[in-house]
Amino acid sequence: MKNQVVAIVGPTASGKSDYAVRLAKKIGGEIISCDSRQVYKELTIGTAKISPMEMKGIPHHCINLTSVKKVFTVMDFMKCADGSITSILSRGKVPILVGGTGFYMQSLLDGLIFPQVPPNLKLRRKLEKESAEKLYQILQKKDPARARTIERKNKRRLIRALEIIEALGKVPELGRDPKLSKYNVKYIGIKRNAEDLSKRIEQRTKKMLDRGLIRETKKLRDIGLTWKRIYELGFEYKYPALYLQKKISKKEMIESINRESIKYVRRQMLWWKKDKRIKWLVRV
RNA sequence: GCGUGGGUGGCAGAGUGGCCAAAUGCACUUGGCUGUAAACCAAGCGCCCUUACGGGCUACGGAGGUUCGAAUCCUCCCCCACGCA
Repeated sequence: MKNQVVAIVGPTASGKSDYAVRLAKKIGGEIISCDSRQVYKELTIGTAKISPMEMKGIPHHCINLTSVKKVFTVMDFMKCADGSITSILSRGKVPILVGGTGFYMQSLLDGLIFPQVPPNLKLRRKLEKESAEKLYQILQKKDPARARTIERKNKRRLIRALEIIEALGKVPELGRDPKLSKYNVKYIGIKRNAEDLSKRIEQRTKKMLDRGLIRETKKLRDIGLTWKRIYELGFEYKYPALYLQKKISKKEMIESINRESIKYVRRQMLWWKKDKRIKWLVRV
């Protein structure tokens, strides 16, 4: 089939990467990572980034694209992924998208239309100081339509909406462009039962620590990131960061990472739950 | 053994006569998300009935008591912490 691509989704620690490499070998594919953090060069251990060894010769795209000092967004991802797909197809190979960032995957494959307004850091900093209620009021006045659908207490969304308004006057209608979803996608979901998954998560956390997660976190601080920025890089960095500051014990750190992982799995599954296109494989 | 401070919902921790089924945080459950997405946000969270408004029952270490009314005051008891022996 023309423009055939495979998308492999599934929660963290389910064994997607592994599965993807095997599939790629079998069908002649190349892998595109759909992960919001593996794009950062400095994040390796905490993002469970696949190692060159584990790639087994299969090219992996959209990894190590930028530095944590910069902010990477969905748009950047879409650019990378779209370009990669095109080039993979042109070589007669099958693009295999793998990743846990459902939002990235959906944006790309369903062709979400984003208002063409890049982040405006100065404006964001200014709006950051206001309360959510205040921001909501402003939004309501400037763009009642968007105000109706937005999460009214979510400052991050409110700020983005106002940022768009600052540039365009109002938030354009949000939606999908069928022309942008130009691929024939086969969706495969990798699932595992709860006990199995939580066991794997614990092992994985342990492995991250053995490999030097704390050192990696420390390095982020050393190159000048604020603690706040480190926290936002995900709980695999947040809790080690708290540990480095002596705010929590090692034990608390480990427990927190495990707990947050499970919570994250829940959010991920929630994201895919309604998507009937996914064929779920339950692995043991 | 004397002294002082304490025992509150899964945990931490407010409350010190009515506005308390009990603040807040965490955990837990459910859900949301259009340029930071492993981020960010929301709702629920003693039990029972009710679509809802609402109502009923049981609860703040235990047992009694004072009061119209107690998690809050009094008495005794049981535990815990620190202090003095």
